[in-house]
Formats: sequence, structure tokens, C-alpha cells
Amino acid sequence: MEAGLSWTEERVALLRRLWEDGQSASKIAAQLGGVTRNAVIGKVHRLGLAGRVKAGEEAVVAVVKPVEAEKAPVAAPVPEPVVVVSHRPAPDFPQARVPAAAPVAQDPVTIPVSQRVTIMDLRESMCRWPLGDPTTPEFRFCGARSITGLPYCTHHAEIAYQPATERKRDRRAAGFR
DNA sequence: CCCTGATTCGC
DNA sequence: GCGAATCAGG
Repeated sequence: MEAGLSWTEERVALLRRLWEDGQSASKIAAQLGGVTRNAVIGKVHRLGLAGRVKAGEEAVVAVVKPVEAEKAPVAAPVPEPVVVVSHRPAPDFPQARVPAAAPVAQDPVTIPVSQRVTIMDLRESMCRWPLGDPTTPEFRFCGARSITGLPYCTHHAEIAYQPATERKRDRRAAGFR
């Protein structure tokens, strides 16, 4: 396709901008078109732009932990840390371009139905029935008043402790959720 | 196996 | 100067 494409001033300018903005070589190559990431890296070095950030990083990221709260005994979802991302200013281009990757719109966490709680709020007298995917921040425990001596509330105890013989009848909502 | 950048070296 | 091949690492 593109016949005489090479490192024209425009392409170099774009390369500089994207590279200094933290784009990876492969992404830049894709945007430029007609070149491989190797070509981009090679050019970057020849231009003396190499060595910006460590591999894998794309922006300066500062992580502020909410509070080093008491460690839960179990590996559990930790409240999302406050993350501050600062795009590095591009000296050559005062007019900041709109970041290709806009802030991710976090889905509005499912509003806690009833008494759902995180492990941090889970107390001895609360139902430990898991709700949701333990690998996600949305993971919760039922949290309702548990039956004394049991880890579950009446509702979940019924599901958890079904007699093998009668299981077939109420095998209904045995699924999590 | 996906990705990242760094380096080498024939062209 | 260019960039594929290769290397080193996450």
C-alpha cells in the first residue's frame, strides 16, 4: 500500500509525541502504520529518546493505600486503592491531546442489597455465604444474622445443609449469586 | 504465551 | 539510517 512512507518529519513528530506520551512501541507502530515495533524502537534510539519508563509501564502512577487496615486472616478483596494517574506533560506539545485511553468508566458497583458485607465488616454473628466472584472487588458475604453455632443465616443454612435424601426436591437455587 | 524495550548487525 | 533478528525481562 503506502509506497514512499518513511521517517518523514510528520511521522517522526508523531513518533516523538506518542513515545513521550508513554505509548508502547507496538502501539505506536500500529498508529503509524507500515512499520513494525522494532522499527519504532530502532528509530527511538536513533533519536535519542530511549529509556523513558520501565517495561510495562505507560504512565507515572502513584498509589495511595486507603489505610493499612488490620489484615484479614483470609486472602480477600481489598478495597480499591486510590489511584492517581498523571500524564506526563509533553514539552513539545503544549496543547495536550485527548488521551486515546480515557479513564475507564467503573461500573456502578451493585448496590448492596440487604446486608451484604465485605470481609472487613463480616462479624462472627454474620452469615458467611459468599455472594459473587471472590476475585472481584464486588465480592461480598451475605452478612445476615447467622444461626448461632453456624456460619450461615437460616436461608443459606437451608441451602448449605440439605439432607442428601431430600436434596432433589429443593435443589433449586443452590447456585450462588 | 502474551507483552515490553534494548541491542546487534547486515543491508 | 534502517529494521529484522535476537536478547532480556515482566
